[in-house]
Amino acid sequence: MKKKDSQKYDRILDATAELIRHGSVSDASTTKIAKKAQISQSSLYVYFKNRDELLATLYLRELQRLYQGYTEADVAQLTPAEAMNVYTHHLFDYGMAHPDSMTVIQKMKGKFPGDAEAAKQIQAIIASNPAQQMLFAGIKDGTLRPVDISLHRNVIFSTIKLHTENLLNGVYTEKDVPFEQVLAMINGAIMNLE
Amino acid sequence: MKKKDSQKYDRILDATAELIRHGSVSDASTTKIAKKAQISQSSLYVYFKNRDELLATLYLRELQRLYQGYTEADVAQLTPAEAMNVYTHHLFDYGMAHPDSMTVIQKMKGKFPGDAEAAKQIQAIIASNPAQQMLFAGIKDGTLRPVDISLHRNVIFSTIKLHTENLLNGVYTEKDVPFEQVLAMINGAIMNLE
Amino acid sequence: MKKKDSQKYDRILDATAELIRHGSVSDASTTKIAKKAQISQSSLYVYFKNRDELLATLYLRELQRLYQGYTEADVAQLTPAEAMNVYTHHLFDYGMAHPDSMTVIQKMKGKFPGDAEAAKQIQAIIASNPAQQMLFAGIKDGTLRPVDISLHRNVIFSTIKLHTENLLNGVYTEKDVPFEQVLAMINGAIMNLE
Amino acid sequence: MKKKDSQKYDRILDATAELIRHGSVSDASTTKIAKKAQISQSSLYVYFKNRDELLATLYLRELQRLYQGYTEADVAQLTPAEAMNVYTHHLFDYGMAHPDSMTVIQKMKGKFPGDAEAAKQIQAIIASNPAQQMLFAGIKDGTLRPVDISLHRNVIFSTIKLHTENLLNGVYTEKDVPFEQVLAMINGAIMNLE
DNA sequence: TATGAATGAGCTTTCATTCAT
DNA sequence: GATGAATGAAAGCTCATTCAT
Repeated sequence: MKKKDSQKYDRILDATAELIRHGSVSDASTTKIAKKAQISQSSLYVYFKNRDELLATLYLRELQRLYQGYTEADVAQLTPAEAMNVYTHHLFDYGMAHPDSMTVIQKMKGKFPGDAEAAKQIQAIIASNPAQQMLFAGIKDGTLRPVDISLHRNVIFSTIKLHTENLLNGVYTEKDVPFEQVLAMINGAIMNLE
Repeated sequence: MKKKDSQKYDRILDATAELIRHGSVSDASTTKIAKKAQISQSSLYVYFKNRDELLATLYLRELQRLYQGYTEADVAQLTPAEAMNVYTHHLFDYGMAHPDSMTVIQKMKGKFPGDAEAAKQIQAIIASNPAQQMLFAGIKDGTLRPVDISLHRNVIFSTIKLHTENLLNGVYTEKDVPFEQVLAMINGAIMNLE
Repeated sequence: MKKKDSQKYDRILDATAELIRHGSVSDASTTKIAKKAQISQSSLYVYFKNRDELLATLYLRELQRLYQGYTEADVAQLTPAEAMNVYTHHLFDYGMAHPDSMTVIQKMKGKFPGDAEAAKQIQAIIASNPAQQMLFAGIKDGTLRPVDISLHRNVIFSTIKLHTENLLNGVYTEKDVPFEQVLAMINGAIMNLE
Repeated sequence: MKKKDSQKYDRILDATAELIRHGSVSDASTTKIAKKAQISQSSLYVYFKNRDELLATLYLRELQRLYQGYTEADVAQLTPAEAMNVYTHHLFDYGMAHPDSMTVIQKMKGKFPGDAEAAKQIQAIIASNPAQQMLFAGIKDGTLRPVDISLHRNVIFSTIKLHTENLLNGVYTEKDVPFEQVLAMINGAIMNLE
């Protein structure tokens, strides 16, 4: 179950991500994954215990990748408000570069309710994200609106996700809807202007 | 296709909605729907041409229900900004009363790309929603931020959806996060304060 | 089960024949027959006990139609050899005029092995065909080859059937393959030139 | 699709052939085939992409078997007329030895109109049959009747098919209807005696 | 490590038929 | 006479998973 051939391991996850992006999670059947990864169906079970584990692994990988470029170092000296701006910017760059990843994260949100092990790991990763701490801090010091952080997170993520998707699908161009406008929209939502 | 026993017809749609709510769209298999509706599987095809038509019908029903309580009469005299507030309020009330419905709408958004007939009807219903016109009007008169309306719609819908869900799941109470705060958040996002 | 509304009765049989012609016998499902006959599926059972009876009835109807234009009167004065020529000619004319009918007869030959009642009626109809007697007579008087009459019948029917089909499908024209050539072919097969 | 267990592969095709023989092509359902081949239904799809491919494979196998014993070497030195006699004889021997095969070929003739790949292979096999060339040659040199070769082929195949069937079913014995008589019948049909 | 073979369970859909109205 | 409603059975097919090699 380990990554002897980590190239193949990644190919499986990549294939799965692509299938999810162009369909739904249930479109990522072991049959299709194997075909796309150019591997036999039964070989999937060399790398993953079962399909659920594969999906959970993918979700964790994408979450980690998303947060990878945004470490505590980046925001150590910033106010919560400034930090959130940096985070939003990072999310935008990431979304433009890895649309698959954001789609996968959005489509898999809320799966794995039965998988305690996965749920624990997911919590850990999210908690390790400095943006999470910044949200708490911002609410405490009154710079962010006093609502549950899930609402903050949702506005930021879903707005950036939709915006990047629109840009990549040619719904509009960056000239039509500049990032600054979107950032202002998000800030309007989360900032507490008293 | 028939309407004699409209009670059974509705039972099928209700069963489908419930299955989607507690899982994904693909969890609503004809087998499970029939079982939950206490009907034989083949009887589904007395009421619907096929599974896709059933799903499209459900989606249209929920969309219509959502918009039903929010007609042009309600907003005829209001400014776009006021109208959006009324709309947000309506969405909140509806979400609290019919959590299944909002979940279904969210999970089915973007399905039916191949079904031209369904797509047309969906477009018609969405277009008939006065909120749609208000968004365009608000952007034009400068009271709403000059971004694509899909971004406005997303902020409103996804925020209210998450908020009602949180309330109903006991994540927090209305005292912890009063509606006014959420409304302020949404307004902060969509309003153009110059 | 009787023919009160004989117009509808015929429409059912016609629809069935058409379906069989453009497919196989099993393509004539009650569902499709009913749709094509513009009748409800359950109404089929007003006219026929079940699908098998419907099919048997159709087969009998087509057999009867085929033999209808060829009565004893036509051949009373002829030698067996002359009578067979008249019969072949009749078959050709019938095939050109009613391609559905011949196709149905060919495709349904050999069905109804379990249906004793149908088998008896089929036998009776075939036996009543003067061509049948002519074949026996011709073999007895030595003008036809001394082989089982099923072989004679097969050569005549299958050749004419294929020829008419070829003509109607534009595989070739009557100028390319004149009827006289085909008649000569059949006669070459069945006639005993000593 | 695999050939490891070619015994099972053949068993599937044999089961299919038997079902077709005792019924129609549509009686060869995957359910029945699997049961007769003593295999699970889903296992069929290990060996064949789908039912159509299975049927096409069977048809090709039977065609090839039929022509296998009749190669160019057999007829290289013969006149078209002699060659056709050899072919007819071969067909008779084959029909007596493999009645299933001839039945399958007859019942499947004209299927696969939609399957371009299958159609191409079928054409290739038929074209490779020396009898085909002999028919063309015989018509050209005037020894065979100047009609479309489909008519020649039909007389030969359908007559031999029916004759072998009759013999095997005990309708008559070879003493009653000697092969020479049947051969004479076929020759009378196809030969051009000026 | 890798996979071909195999399968039970499930999928969507169509079938022939019955029955109450 | 006519049909809408209903259904068990069967159709073709894909699924996730196991196992021997």
